[in-house]
Amino acid sequence: MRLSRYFLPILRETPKEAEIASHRLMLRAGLIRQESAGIYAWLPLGLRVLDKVTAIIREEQDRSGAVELLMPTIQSADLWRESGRYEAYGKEMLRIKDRHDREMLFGPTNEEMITEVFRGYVRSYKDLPLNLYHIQWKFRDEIRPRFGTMRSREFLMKDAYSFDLDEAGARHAYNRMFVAYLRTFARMGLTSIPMRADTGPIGGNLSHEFIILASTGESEVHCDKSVLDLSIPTAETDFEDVAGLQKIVDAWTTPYAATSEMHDEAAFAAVPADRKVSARGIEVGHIFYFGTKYSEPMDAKVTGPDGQERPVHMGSYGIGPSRLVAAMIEAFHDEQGIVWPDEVAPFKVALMNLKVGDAGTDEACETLYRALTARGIDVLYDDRDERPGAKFATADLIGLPWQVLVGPKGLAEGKVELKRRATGERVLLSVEDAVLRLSA
RNA sequence: CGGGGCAUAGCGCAGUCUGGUAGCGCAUCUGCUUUGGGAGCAGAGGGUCGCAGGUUCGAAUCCUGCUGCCCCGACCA
Repeated sequence: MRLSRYFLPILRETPKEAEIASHRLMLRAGLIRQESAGIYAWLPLGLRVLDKVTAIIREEQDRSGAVELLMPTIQSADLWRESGRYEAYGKEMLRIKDRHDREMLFGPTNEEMITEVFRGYVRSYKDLPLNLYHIQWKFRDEIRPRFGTMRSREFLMKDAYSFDLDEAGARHAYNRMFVAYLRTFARMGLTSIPMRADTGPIGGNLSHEFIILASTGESEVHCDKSVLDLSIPTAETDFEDVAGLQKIVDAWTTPYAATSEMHDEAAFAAVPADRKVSARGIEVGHIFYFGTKYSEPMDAKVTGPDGQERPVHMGSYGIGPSRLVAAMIEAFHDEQGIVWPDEVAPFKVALMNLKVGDAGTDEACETLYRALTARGIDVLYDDRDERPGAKFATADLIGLPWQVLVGPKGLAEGKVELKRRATGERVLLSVEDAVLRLSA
């Protein structure tokens, strides 16, 4: 992509409403634009990051055995009356009426709807286990949205719903998601800690929040730091292996780790002092097992091997990609701007022509741009007629992992400069070697 | 929902107290010079001063009502 033809509205000054680093940088780097309180438009660069994040989430959901579908944002109030949540959910739910005065709502979550889909088709235990997920916009009319997309009213959510014949099956479904979540966040370069959590209005008795430690986090958390030394399950993990998955989950849930709502002072006191961590964290995922809470009132039943009909055991599993983008910036930024991990960077390379109009730099840049693009590498080519300083500042702000600096100074010796955004490390290479290095 | 604050050019702000017909920096456009860490000079464009009423010869400024946004708190898969 040529920057001169792209839409990258970066801001030189920080809008006054932005308090935390991620919000400030998302606005400055042209990732998002606020349209109302807690409601944001995703600009081209931000959308690319969001797409990278959801792509990783999809891969890991699919790997664990979940199946993607897509449900609507608008739901019928009647569906929510079946579960009893239409009255219970409160003002956080955006209630709307259509032209026929029918009561509708903008979905804050989809337990009711997925249960409705399930019961419409599934009759036998032979069709289980089943885990259906989608990635869809949600709306929760938060009392006070803040911190940009960290706590917005409209937000993107990956929500998965598992269906099993009994509790043992549901535990396995829960463990699948547990492991998938560990892998998902690790692939984004984040260290997530599963913590025993309150189940909130969704209900049930088994729940973990996946927390990223960050000083700007909204949750207060306590843990044994030995949890940080555990290794992430590999891509070869067998998700059908019930005992194997349970072993992984047991290992991760043995060290003390809890959010403030579930904090147990006595248990925490038993953790050796040098391993105690009390900090703030950002909740990026939350998994629940809630048994037959919805299947019972909504009549989602299957026939078991014994010929008996019984309500299915369910769980739900959420990740907030739009919040994750903000959380990643909290974790990966410096004075100059964002420092994207390779896996989620909107482009891999910032190609910078330091003297547009100079025959030598123009030609070298065109050669690099074509060669890298031909190799399937995402390149943002800064071909604007700007001074070098402005280009450096832009590149550092948007935080692409690699910068290729092409100027008369280097070309005099037949070299371009390759700079790693994260470390500031620079090497001089020929055009050909730069292409090879970036293709590796 | 309680408490506090803000609303003037794309962004950041001054002007409001003490009423006289709107200004600064950055950004944008044009020209010349410049070109390895957000350039310099010269010129130009851009505003229903959040909205609606009211007071006044005259309102960004005073009065009333409303709306939007931000911060603190409580709340929150």
